[in-house]
Parts: sequence; structure tokens; C-alpha cells
Amino acid sequence: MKVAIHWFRADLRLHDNTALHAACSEAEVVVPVFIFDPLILEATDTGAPIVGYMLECLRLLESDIRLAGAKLIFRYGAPAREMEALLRETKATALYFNRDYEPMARKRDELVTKLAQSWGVDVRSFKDGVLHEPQEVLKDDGTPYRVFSAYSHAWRRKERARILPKATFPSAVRFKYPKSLALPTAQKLGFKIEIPLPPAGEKVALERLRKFHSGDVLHYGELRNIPALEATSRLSPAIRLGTISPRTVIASAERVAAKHDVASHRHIETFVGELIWRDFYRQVLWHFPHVATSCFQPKYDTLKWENDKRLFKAWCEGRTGFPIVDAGMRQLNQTGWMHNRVRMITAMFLTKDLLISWQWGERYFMQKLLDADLANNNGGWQWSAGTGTDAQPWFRIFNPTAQAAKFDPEGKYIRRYVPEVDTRDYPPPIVHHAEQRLKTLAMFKRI
DNA sequence: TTTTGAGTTGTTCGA
DNA sequence: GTCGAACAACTCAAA
Repeated sequence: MKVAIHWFRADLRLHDNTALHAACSEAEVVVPVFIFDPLILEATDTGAPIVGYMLECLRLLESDIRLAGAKLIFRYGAPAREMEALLRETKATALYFNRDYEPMARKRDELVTKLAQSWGVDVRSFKDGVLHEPQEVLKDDGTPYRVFSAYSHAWRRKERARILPKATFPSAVRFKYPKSLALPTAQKLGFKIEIPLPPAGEKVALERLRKFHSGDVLHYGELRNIPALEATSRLSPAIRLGTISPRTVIASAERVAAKHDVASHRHIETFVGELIWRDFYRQVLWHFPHVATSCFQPKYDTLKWENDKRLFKAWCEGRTGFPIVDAGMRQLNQTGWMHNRVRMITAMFLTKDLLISWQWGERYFMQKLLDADLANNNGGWQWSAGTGTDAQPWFRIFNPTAQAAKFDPEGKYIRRYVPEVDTRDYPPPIVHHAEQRLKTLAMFKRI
């Protein structure tokens, strides 16, 4: 009896799951496992809502797997150790997982792979979380792209994998599953989630995709910039935890495009472009792992940020006196999500108006976001700070007031999160934009 | 090797 | 109020 383990990580779904699909077609028994890694949990803020969201995704995945006739095994501990025990207990001869591209995850996976192979286990990893892997989209000279537009042209020219059907577990009638923990609560893992969480899981993600692709995606290019609307896909937490695959999202977008006139194609292309950005920032992190802690362009590591703690606290709490900035931060704090236009505004404000280094903001977003993702978040912050991959002119500094007038002209978004904006309770601006802008320009000019 | 065109999302100033 | 120019020069990618 050929027993295989499928190791779930950021692919918490049954549909279009490359490694799981392969395991289910090649083995006679597939044991799905999820390992809570204390190293990752300890590095995560104890209030991080993404932990609660992930637990909810796991609860639903567990139930979907039970309906499919198998059993999801939970373990807690160092992955290498837990996997060793699992392989021994199940007598599995193969280990399947989808590849992860973050530096820490790469190390973890290399270790587990080496150990498992040394015990004679057939370790099989798959491309799944991206459309094209870091080594697959390179310049003609074999080196990685450093600017997005050229990368995206090359990306679009490449053939892509098809989507796979929902995995069907082989029947494991006489198989004895190994011991499993009960799915822990957030509290048991040492977390305290203070905000209400949106619906999680695979079914909800597929429904959301269908709804978005039956309407707003046709106007995405324009509507996506208006934070008062719910006109973006809102799929980022699902994509982050893998309750939906980026392949499925893109395939659906292309089916929509095929059914509509050329005028809407531009909008659908813009939407697909967002997923190309995701692959782009993954390959940036893969090829240039120093970006996780330092500037993509090392010369900017010498920038003299002021890093005023009092100003940082005001920014975190959404009381800067700049309504669009405060609305964004409060949306983040209250819901675990922030509209992308407002992410750019708040990030640009922290760096260029408060002169606080992008790393502080990056860390705060990672604590609060339901879609907290190292590559995307880091890429976005470095872009905003002007230290990143593209040669964006560093003197392009958002004016938060002008941005609000342009993208929230009636103040609908602002008033949703800052209802006191027109009253005396609302504080005056904590800095003078024009002055701070000049300061920042001078700071960059010194480099 | 050299050359050429281009680079996510903007702001401010002055005519 | 509207519009075009200036904001700097550099790096990247491809021909």
C-alpha cells in the first residue's frame, strides 16, 4: 500500500491544488497534515488577526477533507521533527508539498527534504502558489528582471499551467491514521484576536471570485482606485492562505474577457496585472533576499529617517489629522484589510511626511493585515518609500489632501472610519505637508 | 558593445 | 480652472 503525506502550508484548499492533486492520483493513501510551527508563531504578533483567519480556514478545510473521506492531521512542533514522526507512524514512502518562496520557508523545506530523502522517502515539491516561478522568467542573459514592466511582458509571453479539478482522496478503508491534535484555538496558541473576522475558507473564496468576475472586474481599472466602493476583488486574504489559487483567479478572469468586448479587456488585464505583481515581488524576494531587511537599492540604506516614536504611534492609531490617512489606518486596525490606494497613501505618508523608515510601517502592516505576505508587503513598502525595484522618481510624493480629493471626493470613505472628521474632536494635522515634503526631498538629494 | 527607449499608481508652479 | 512643463538623472532591458 503506497502511503503519501501531503503537507499543507499556504495552500489550504482542495480545488486546483497541484501537490495534493498529484498525491491523490499517485498514492493509495494520502495523509493530509498541517504543522503548527512554533518558530513562525513566536515571530508573529500575538494580536495578529491572520492567525485567527488561518484557524478558521483550517477548520473548514478539516471538515471538507472529512467529507472527502480522509482526515486532516494537526501537529505542533518543529516541522523537521514532526515530519519525521509522521513519516514513521504512517510508513509513508512519499512526501508532497507545494513550494514556498520566502527565505525562512526555503530553509525549512530544504531541511525537511534532505532529512526525508535520507530516510528513503520520495520528496516531491510542486509549483503552485505562483503562475511562474522565480527561475522561469529571466532575461535573455539568464539574470532576473529588476523592473516590473519588462518582467510582466516576459511573464505574459510564457505558457501557463492549467487549473486542476478538486482533489479526490483515494479510499483508505483499512488505514489507521496517526495521532492528531484537535485544531487549537487562537487562545491556546497564545494569540488574542480582537477584531471580527470575515468569512474564511475555500467555498467563500470561490463565491467571491464568481461575484467579482460577474461585475466589478469589467470596470476594475477605474473603480479599483475608489476606496469608498467595494470594487476590488477582496481576495487577498484567500490568496494569501491559499483557499483559492492564483491560477483559478486568472483562468476565471480570462473566461470573463472572452465573453466581453474589447473595451473591458483593458480592465481585466489590469486585474491580471495585480497577480503578475505578486509573482514579480516573489521573484524579487527569491533573487534578492536582502530586501526582507534592507533596501533593494543598498545606497538608500543610508537615508537618515527621523523615526519619531510619538508620530509613529499617531500614525498607527489613525490620529494624524490627515483624514484619508487616519481612515486607512482605522480600516486596517478595525478590519484587518486596507484598500490598496489607501495603502499607498498611508505608506507614502509615513515615509515622506513623517520621515519614518519603511521597515516600521512594513512591520505594522504585517501585524495587522489578514493578507500579511512578506513579498507583497515588502515590495509595496519599498515602492512607496522609493527604495525599491522601480526607478520611480523619488520626488513623486503623494499629497494626502489631493489624493483624498481625487479618490474620495465626497469623503464617503473618510466618514465611514473617521466620523468625527468635521467636528472639533478631530485633531489638527500633526505635520505640515509642504514642509515635510521639502525635508524629504533634501534627505533623498543627499544620497 | 553601443545605443535607444522606457520606467504603476504624482505634485507643483506658473502661464 | 486648466494645462503643460519641470521635477534629475540613472538604470534597466532589448535591439
